[in-house]
Amino acid sequence: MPTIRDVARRAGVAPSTVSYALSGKRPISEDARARIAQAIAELDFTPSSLGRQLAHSRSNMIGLIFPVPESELEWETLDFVPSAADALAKHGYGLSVFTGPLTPQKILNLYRENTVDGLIVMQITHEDARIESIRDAGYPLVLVGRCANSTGLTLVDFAPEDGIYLIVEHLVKLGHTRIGYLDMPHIKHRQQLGYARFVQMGFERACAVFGIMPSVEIIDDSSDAGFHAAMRLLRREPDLSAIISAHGNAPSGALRAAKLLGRRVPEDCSISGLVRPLWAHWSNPQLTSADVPLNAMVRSACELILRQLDGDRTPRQVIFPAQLIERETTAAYQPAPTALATG
Amino acid sequence: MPTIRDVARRAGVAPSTVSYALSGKRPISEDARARIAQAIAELDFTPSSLGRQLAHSRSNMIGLIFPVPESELEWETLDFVPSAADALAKHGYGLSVFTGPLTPQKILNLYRENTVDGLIVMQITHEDARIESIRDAGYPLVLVGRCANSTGLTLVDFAPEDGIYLIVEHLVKLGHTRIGYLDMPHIKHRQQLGYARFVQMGFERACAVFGIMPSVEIIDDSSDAGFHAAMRLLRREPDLSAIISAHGNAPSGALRAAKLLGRRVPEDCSISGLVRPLWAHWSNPQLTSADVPLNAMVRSACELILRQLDGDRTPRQVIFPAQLIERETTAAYQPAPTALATG
DNA sequence: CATTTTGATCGAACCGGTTCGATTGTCAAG
DNA sequence: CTTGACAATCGAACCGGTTCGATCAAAATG
Repeated sequence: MPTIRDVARRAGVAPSTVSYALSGKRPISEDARARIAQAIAELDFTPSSLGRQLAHSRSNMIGLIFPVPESELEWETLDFVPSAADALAKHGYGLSVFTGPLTPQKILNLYRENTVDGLIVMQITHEDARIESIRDAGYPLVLVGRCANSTGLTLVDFAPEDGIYLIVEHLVKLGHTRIGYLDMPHIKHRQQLGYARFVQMGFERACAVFGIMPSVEIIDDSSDAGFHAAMRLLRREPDLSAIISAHGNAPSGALRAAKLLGRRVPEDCSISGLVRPLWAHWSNPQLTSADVPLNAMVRSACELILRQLDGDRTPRQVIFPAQLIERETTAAYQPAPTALATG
Repeated sequence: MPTIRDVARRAGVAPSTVSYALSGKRPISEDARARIAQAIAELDFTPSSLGRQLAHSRSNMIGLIFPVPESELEWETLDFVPSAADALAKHGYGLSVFTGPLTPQKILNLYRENTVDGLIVMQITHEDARIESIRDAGYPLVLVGRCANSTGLTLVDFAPEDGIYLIVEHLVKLGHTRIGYLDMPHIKHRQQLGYARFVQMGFERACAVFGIMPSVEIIDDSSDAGFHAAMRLLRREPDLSAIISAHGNAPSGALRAAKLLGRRVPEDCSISGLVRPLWAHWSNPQLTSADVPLNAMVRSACELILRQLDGDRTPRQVIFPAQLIERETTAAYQPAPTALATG
């Protein structure tokens, strides 16, 4: 592989001249420029990014950190990965993905070893040790999600508390009063996932405002997430007219449970939740949902990290508003005209 | 940030001694080792990966190339990304993702600039210009998919031709003879996607063997993929008793179409296709499908690229067998007892 | 006791670009 | 004719590890 010195020799100039010709940071005569161009062409020279990176102490890489899920069926829809790669590539940055859990020390080392210039961290927990150490060190960082003390941090999030509120409001307006709630698995609460906390808040507020006494059932950690919980719930309380959840996969499970127990959706039972648009769309019937705009959030995170790398360290916090999309799984409450089969 | 020279000075040794102490490639006295360890601790030194990379002319990065889809709703389930990252991280490699389309020249430059040590390329077309140039240059490469001339190439694939065959066979055994087929969008054929070709072959063979005269409808390139095609098909030929497709999202669309037209699935209409397990599982009802084991394939690709980087350049080709998983969307054919509503 | 081996360490070159300061040549202003 | 300004270029140092060959002392060998 030819180096910049080979090019210089062939063009009869100094290596630095070649470098300046390529970067344009100093004026180069037309003559020299031509000879260098020819030498580059003849040698088929491509500057090594490693050399440049070392000289600049920059890797031109952004890291994206998200943890591996507990079970295979819990995988998120990861369309935000190519989305981010695309957004960053347009600005000359590459995207490295890291699956967790990474210790704070390991994350710090990613910066210190120049493995990455900046990080986008997902799945933020309420008290996130990872974040504290990076913030203190002052490295470029964007959070996707919120944590307890976000002073001075740049982050992107959406408002799950509003999302769940909108869902409850929507159902109440449709006349539903007996609403079942599939709560997050214990593990999510134990992990203090920011998301879980905000949902909890929003749900409690909605229940208070609309005077709802929800029937709660906890989703277990198994792969079939919401299905079993929905089964338990509908068996226990056959007069529920709606089931909701903030757990991404739970509404699909609820759909199957309802069907198995002979409830038509949405005629006999409305179902909704906080779900990614893709899931909601491909679900059958399509889910009325508060969409989680993860894709847009990550794109926004990319812009924010690039801004930081351009030197603008002003902390920015972007919160996407919650939005309810009515699709096919919710309908006005109607009292059961006759006893229903309950499986 | 302290360098290895800082550590050396503080420990009173030469930089090379520190390097050897860290790598263990030469014996170091207990005394020196202790002083170096202390200096490292005191300075909080972390060796820069950039320096090491330059010295080795290796980036310890594997690139994963997959193209951006045409529409937002065509995104694949990308669970293989963290899966690959995880597999590579265990061996000290990072994962960089690139979304296409990258020109052959750009891909070659990824190697030449030492941006990556090896590449895993997905979405292989039949005549893939990208592959030819990399093969000729002899860089570490693993394909996920097959192309026209795979001599000397290392690749991972599964057998979609067997998958579609198994589906047809399954339906024929259930008594179905009037089978509808949602063919790939023109664009897939035009792109000569290897996958599309193999499916075509397998489907034609199955039809020949079982004497099936399929009713074909082409999926358009819109976001709702199979839905509209299935609608057209079922309206045109109301006596179809089964619909299949090799397009990942089409069976979901067919499910919705069937429902909209008043067909019960699977009682009135069986539906199946080549689908990723995740989709099949979360579909409602769950899809009987020939599973596309993309996750396992990519993991296998990771192992193969690591093997190449360890120096074993023997070409290897791993083909995962097709496997039919019976779930809830296929059932024995039963003649319509009465005229059905056809929407 | 002379000689070879072995262990531990150093110094310098190297990987491949980048960048600062200095040098040379040219032209215009004084 | 001198001085200053500016364009073009060079050389060397640098980024931060790695590695080869050489060195030197201590231990093993004859």
